[in-house]
Amino acid sequence: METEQVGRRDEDRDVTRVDSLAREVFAGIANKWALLVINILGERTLRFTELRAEVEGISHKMLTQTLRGLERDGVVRRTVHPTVPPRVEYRLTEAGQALRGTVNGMCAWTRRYLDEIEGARRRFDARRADAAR
Amino acid sequence: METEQVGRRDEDRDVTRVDSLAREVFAGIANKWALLVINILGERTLRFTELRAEVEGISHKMLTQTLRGLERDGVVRRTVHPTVPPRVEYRLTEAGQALRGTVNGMCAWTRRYLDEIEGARRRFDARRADAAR
DNA sequence: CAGCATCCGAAGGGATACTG
DNA sequence: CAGTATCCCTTCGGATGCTG
Repeated sequence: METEQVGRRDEDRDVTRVDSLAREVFAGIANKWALLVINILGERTLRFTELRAEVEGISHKMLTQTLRGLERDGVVRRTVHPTVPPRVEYRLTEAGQALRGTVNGMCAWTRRYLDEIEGARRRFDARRADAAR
Repeated sequence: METEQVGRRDEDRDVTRVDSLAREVFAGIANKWALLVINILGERTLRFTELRAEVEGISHKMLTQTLRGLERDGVVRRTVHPTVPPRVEYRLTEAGQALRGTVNGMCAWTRRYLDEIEGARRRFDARRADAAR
């Protein structure tokens, strides 16, 4: 999929529309924790605790919440093994797999432009600082 | 770039790491408003008011805030024309352009799987409903 | 181990009013 | 027109404690 010459295509309007299901779904995955979980899962199958250890900084509560949302939208599949202690495993569905490339793109972008961004921030903050003088 | 057999590559660790600049930058763009603004801007140049009209549902305050963040990170370039009334234009920088493909991917994904997701939600909610019975 | 419930402080986000 | 500041309510998100 190449960069188009037109600024935006009409199909994008759906996602842009307020109050539509598309917008709601978009908002559901367009957040830090959801994207990180998708990225970490990749094509592996992980248990709750393993996942929590890999997504650094996420709290127990937020991981639960994020996983429920992704499960509800069919991005993540939850498998319960009725043992003692319980073993619950998470993996991406086909739809979830289809998101991996996009998420990876964002990670790659961050790495690629990190230095540039750091410079931009310094310049921005400097300008603000002496504007406030 | 094909799907790798390994679950995750080591370079991704940077973005995953807590408290690092990479993680902060990632969080900055991995949110609804920032992504929608980037998507709407595309390769066009828009004024504040035009942008506000196109990003449906965004408030004056949130647009300002989002644009400041993107400007600070060098994703968006802000140009002020010292006229009366003032004319301020926004467009994506080269770094911002590099994000378009990714954002578009997320929009495309949403459209592509929307029906499937709707079904998944119904099934999920139904299961929950009679579990609560 | 996994998950739900609760409490509570912090941040998000809308409405309004005021400057250049 | 663009931007800042203020007020105020809502949601986010962490910490803790309790169940199967």
